[in-house]
Amino acid sequence: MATIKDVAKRAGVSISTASYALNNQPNVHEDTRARILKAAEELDYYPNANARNLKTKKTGNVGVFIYGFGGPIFSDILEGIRNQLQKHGFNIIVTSGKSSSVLLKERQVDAAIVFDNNILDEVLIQYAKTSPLVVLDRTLESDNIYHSMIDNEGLTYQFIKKMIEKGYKKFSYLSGPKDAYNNQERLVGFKRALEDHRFKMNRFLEGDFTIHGGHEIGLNLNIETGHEFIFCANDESAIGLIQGLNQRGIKVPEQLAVSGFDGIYLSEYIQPKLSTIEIDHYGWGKLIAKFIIAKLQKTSADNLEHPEAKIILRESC
Amino acid sequence: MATIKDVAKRAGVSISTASYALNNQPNVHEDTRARILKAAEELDYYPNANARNLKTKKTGNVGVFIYGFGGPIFSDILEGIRNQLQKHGFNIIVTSGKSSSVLLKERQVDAAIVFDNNILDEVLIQYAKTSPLVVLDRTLESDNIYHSMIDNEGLTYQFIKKMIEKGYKKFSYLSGPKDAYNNQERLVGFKRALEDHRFKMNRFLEGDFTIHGGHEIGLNLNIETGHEFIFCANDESAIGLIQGLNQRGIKVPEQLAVSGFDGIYLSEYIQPKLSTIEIDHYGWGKLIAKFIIAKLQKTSADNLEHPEAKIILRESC
DNA sequence: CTGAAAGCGCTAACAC
DNA sequence: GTGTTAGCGCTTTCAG
Repeated sequence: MATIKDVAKRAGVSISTASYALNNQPNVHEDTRARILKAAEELDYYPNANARNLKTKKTGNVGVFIYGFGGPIFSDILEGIRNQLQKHGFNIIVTSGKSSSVLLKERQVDAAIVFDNNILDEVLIQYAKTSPLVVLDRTLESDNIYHSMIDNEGLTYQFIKKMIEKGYKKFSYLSGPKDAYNNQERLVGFKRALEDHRFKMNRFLEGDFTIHGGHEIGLNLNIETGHEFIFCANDESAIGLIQGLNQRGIKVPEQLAVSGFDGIYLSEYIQPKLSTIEIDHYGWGKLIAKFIIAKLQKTSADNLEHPEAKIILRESC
Repeated sequence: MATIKDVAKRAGVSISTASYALNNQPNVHEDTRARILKAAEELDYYPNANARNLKTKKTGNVGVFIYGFGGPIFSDILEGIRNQLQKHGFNIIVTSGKSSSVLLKERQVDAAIVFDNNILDEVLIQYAKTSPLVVLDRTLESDNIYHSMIDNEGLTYQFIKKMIEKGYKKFSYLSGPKDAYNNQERLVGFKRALEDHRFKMNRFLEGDFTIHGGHEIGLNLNIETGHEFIFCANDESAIGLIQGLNQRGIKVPEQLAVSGFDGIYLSEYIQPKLSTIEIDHYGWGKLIAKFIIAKLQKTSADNLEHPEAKIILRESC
């Protein structure tokens, strides 16, 4: 690998001049610059990131730490983040599992976005001592730690309210994993809406946010009399539920009404089309990235807001 | 941020001794080691990755470069890779878009796995001059570049052969993007199987690998007489196609038979259940990671093989 | 406009 | 077992 030293030698200049030229600094004679650039080209020179980072204490990388690579919502958020970072010359680095804590501790990224329960609070707090951090999956009060979360509670409340107005009388909840932040908040909104309107929860179905989990339930659920509405804590479980119901010939929404949460791509392509609370995940990613870039560039950052969301009534309820 | 110097001072030893202790080297008195570790703990010391990497010329990171964060198959491959790398203490770094070329050029990863058409051959060749590289989406002959690809052609051939045996007479192809490697090879296998059995392609439908694309076609396709079978170049387009057909009340497979490719999770949850060629994506990821680890550790690496695959006949054909 | 030189934090000979 | 020191490749004062 050619180093800056090789380039300097080949161009017949000192290392520092080579560095200036390579970094587009002014104060280098155009002829000199041209010679240096040519030498670099010929040698296939590319700066060593470690040396640069060591010196400048910056990496140009922004890390996104997620609990798994699967799932339709991450992909949209990630694309939004990527798109925005790219515009401003930052690299996006996505990782998961043990690597996350390592990269965080080693500060291989200048800023971090976290959506992974498994990363310890202390790792985050430690990281935030020097670099900005946005968390999407927990509340963690500390300097330099910022939050951006879906208004799970409020949106669910609004949705349930609409369903009450629509005339449903029996309200059930198909949950996600108990420890999932999103699930917990959605449940709170659900309960509060019922209470405020003098209803009580009909039944609580334990799910896991997956199509598979919803499907199992759909296959085995006993259908009650009275028009029941099941609020699913996310789209995937709702989709699974509907598929299970379909297989048994149970009509949605006539015999049982269903809704989801997230507004994933697939929700439009099932039958009946899923009613849901659509989150603008791509826009959310951009929002977060914008905020981070502002922090990194020390321009005054706006406040981080909720991602945009809207209630989409289609066919399933 | 505390440096090794701070730790050494606090423990009352020299920098090198601190380094030895921190890196679990032998030849350090247990008492000394304990003192150093304690000092490190108290100072929240964590080694500076850039300094270490600069010196050792290693990063401990393996990069995966993909063309987009979406899609059900990447998530499985990535999980497989992550799982395997994690076992051996390597970090996984996933990125996409412009960042990919940057990380590659700056050698921020010790090895790379590439599934992104947009990355230029020359960038890869340059990278492979010093580090092992596995490509999943192109053939590129060069030292230190290894390939692992789905046996698209052979598997498609086998599948079509089965369908011929089953008695179908009209064979159509719903394609992916024209420039997608996977699509091209599958088409070759499809055509070859027909030729070998004296059939010709009934019609060629232009798709794009998405549910949406398939759905549009399903909504508008004119249904021909004679029992037609449509081989879709991937599951997502097959799923979209079926949903479109369902909406029009066209019976699959009775009026039109359909199959997919990939064996994604969703394929089991639609109606009718999708027949497909199932690729073990998770296992594929592990396979690739294993190979890379062997290369990195200079243990003799086995050859990289095709991922495992099997034909799954369910209900759609 | 260009060069000399210090030093980022760490590892690893090499001495003792 | 422990300390001294060179140096990885780069940026950035500071001189000239």
